[in-house]
Amino acid sequence: MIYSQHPASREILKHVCSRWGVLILIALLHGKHRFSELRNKMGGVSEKMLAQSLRSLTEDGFVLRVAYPVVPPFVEYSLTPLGEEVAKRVAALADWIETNLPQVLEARQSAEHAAKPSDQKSGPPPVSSG
Amino acid sequence: MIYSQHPASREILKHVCSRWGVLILIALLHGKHRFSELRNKMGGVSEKMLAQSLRSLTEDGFVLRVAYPVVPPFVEYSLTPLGEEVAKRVAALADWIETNLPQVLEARQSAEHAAKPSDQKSGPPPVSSG
DNA sequence: GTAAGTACGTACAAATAGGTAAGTATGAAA
DNA sequence: TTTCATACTTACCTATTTGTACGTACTTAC
Repeated sequence: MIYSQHPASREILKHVCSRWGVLILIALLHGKHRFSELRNKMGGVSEKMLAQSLRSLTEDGFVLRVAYPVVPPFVEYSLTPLGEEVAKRVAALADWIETNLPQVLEARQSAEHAAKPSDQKSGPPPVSSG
Repeated sequence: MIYSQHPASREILKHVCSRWGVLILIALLHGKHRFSELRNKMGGVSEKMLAQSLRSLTEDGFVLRVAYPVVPPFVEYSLTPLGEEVAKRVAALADWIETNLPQVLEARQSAEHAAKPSDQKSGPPPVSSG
């Protein structure tokens, strides 16, 4: 069907499939989180990347940002209805990968000593003459 | 639950969510393709990236590569059973994004003149004292 | 005055993804 | 001999992404 379609589609896919985008969506599937909670929960995010990913997802309408006028700052992030939909699909993909990780690892093992792209399979050629 | 788990999970997710990985998987959901067919179908892929993405997916056990010993070369790519599973989930995500593209675009419009991260919402603070 | 705590922004550097153009191997066709 | 076609590989370069480190605003605690 669609092999590229709207360039915006790729952009959105990038946001939700990005290194931290996936983690944010999955985390928010479990309920609202504040900035620091997300930062602590997801090991290894820099504040810069967390803020940036959060902003993309918010602009795409997937995440709702609510800031309270207190000090020190208190900001809550949650999924919008639209965001829940994508998050579920992203989570489904991520979960599948995790579940089937052993099979992929096994496939990689086999690939190590298997036929390389330069090798060729013996068998009948699909075309005899042009 | 899992916010990073195995580093290999992220790697696999990268492969299937990469710019060309998605397109390859979706294309192969419609049946086997040879290298040049994929290149022509997906506008804008460089041969380098196509080969590289194909190799990653093949190593992960998602794509089956069959090369016939003819000249000029004839190589067919198809999905393995494992590959069909991921492909379906990736396609589900991609399709959803495409379908809901108008809503995302609308959300972005609203975001343009909406509250910026520095703005704050008026309302009761969730905490009064530590 | 200084430090702490929170949610960011920003400048700079490093890493990675991606593109371009060319080369390789092979045998048939011209 | 040169050309063509296919499925790649390689070298080189650019663009995008991500990380590091520091700065900011504001108020309470010391």
